[in-house]
Amino acid sequence: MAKHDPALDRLFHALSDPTRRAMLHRLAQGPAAVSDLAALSGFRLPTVLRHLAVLEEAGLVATQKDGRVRSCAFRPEALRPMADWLEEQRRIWEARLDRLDDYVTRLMKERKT
Amino acid sequence: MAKHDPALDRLFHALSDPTRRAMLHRLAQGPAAVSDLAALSGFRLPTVLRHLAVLEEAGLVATQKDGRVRSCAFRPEALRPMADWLEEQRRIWEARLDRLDDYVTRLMKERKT
DNA sequence: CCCATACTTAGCTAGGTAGCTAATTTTCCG
DNA sequence: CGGAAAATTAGCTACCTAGCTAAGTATGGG
Repeated sequence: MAKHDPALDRLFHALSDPTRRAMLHRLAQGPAAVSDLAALSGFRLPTVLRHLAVLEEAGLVATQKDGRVRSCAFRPEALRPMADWLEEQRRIWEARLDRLDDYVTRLMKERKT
Repeated sequence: MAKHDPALDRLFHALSDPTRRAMLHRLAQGPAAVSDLAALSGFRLPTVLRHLAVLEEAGLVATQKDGRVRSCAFRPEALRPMADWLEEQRRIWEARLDRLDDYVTRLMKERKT
């Protein structure tokens, strides 16, 4: 049917959860530790860690350990494939509108003859 | 933590599956019947019907029955909330960059004194 | 050294999802 | 009418996911 793009799968999947979107929302304002995210979300650490892993697999977040604490940072460039996909849909849709337009134009010309 | 937006959940979830994205890709070029989508995807009708239901719940597709056949059409305006979300992330991120810029500027001024 | 902090890992439960086959329903056509 | 075509529904299996608790590891401060 079409070329499977696993990166896009992971990206959309990561964003389909409100907790993960809220975490991203927070991280877009600056880095935070895992427990900061846990406190904000009201979930336990293991749960938050799982969500973080999903965000990391999608490339949306990068983390690193400084001593005991793991610092998490937003990676905005990871959203690019989504913006590109959106743009492609728009392109296809508009091409279709153009064809429709041509079709209607042709119909009207024929009607005139 | 944050206001849960179920519409956005459904939208991203619907798009997280390659089969559903391929179906959308097809529908963006014009309406199609359920069996057309099945033929294209290589999946059985019940499976395709399930994917269609997910797309409909997300508002991405509208369907209607003409006699025996159900016609499916793409609804591009359903992508708007996603574009808005993307834009909001960008806004937050850039505000953060501005604050960083201010901070660095302040640091440099202090160094001069 | 000791202990509190900050994760991390293991493992559980409840509930969801994607694919299928088989059986039913609805509509078109000869 | 009678059968083929196009959906639809019911119900199955095999994962997968989100939340949790409990126990383990590693690091910083006194």
